Amino acid sequence: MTETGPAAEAAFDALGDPVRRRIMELLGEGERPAGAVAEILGAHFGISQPAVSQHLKVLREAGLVTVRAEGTRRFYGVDDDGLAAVRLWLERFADGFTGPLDALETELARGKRERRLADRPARTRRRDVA
Amino acid sequence: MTETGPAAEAAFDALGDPVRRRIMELLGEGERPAGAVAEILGAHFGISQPAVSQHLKVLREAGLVTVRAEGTRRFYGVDDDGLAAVRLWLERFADGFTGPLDALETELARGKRERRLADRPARTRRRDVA
DNA sequence: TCCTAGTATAAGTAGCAACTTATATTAGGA
DNA sequence: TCCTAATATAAGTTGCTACTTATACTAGGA
Repeated sequence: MTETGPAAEAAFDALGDPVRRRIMELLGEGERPAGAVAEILGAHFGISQPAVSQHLKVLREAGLVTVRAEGTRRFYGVDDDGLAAVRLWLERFADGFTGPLDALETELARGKRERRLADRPARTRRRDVA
Repeated sequence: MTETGPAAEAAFDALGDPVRRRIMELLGEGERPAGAVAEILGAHFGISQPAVSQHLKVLREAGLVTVRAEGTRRFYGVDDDGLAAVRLWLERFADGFTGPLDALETELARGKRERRLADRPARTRRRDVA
């Protein structure tokens, strides 16, 4: 039912920016407070603290990072949910993959196939964008 | 000091656009001539043939699609190389990953800061920085 | 050869997103 | 309480990029 969906869209949109990818790489090494991220990224890309804060917001809303408050500090870390959405999207290109429904159905018992095909529209995928 | 990939950078940049993601999804179903892609994407997003052609160019240069000429037609298909670069980038977030990139970023976090701060113009576009 | 189909490139424009500086918020210490 | 540190938000600016229309290329058929 997760039609490889909105989560992957948001995640790819967010990861389309090199600064945000850098932030993800950094957080991949471990949790860090926003200030440390700003300092490192600022040094690397020459951007300000607000700029980094705005990037962190985008990553947050894309489900790619988590935040944990501690005093006035906010510790950011990688959120596996967003990354999982990306991996799921990539799976469609794996060998033998023919469509989102097929992938779902393969995981389910084969007997349930007809029933599912009967009570839902044939091509759910097409509704991505207007 | 090589990043996990310039290839991954280009691929993520390319996949940051929803139209190009849709093209990838379409090609994931099988090879198609540029005209068919343009027709389907045009119907879906309301964009012109040149627009789609430009998107295909970006995907090509990112190593995400392959082209095969046949007469005046050009058949596009998914290129696994670009996708592999994306998967490789994602692997760093797998449990217990420690790779070559970690070293680079650790160094960045430490000493290189002052030097970069010193010779960087105030209003630099972040894309000129490596 | 000329014409047409299929596709790519040229050139120009508009909108958005990634910045900027300035300020608001919030938690904790003196 | 006031001050400071840490971070987020506000408001404004600018350059990139995704579009547009027009045109150039290229292969094959009449």
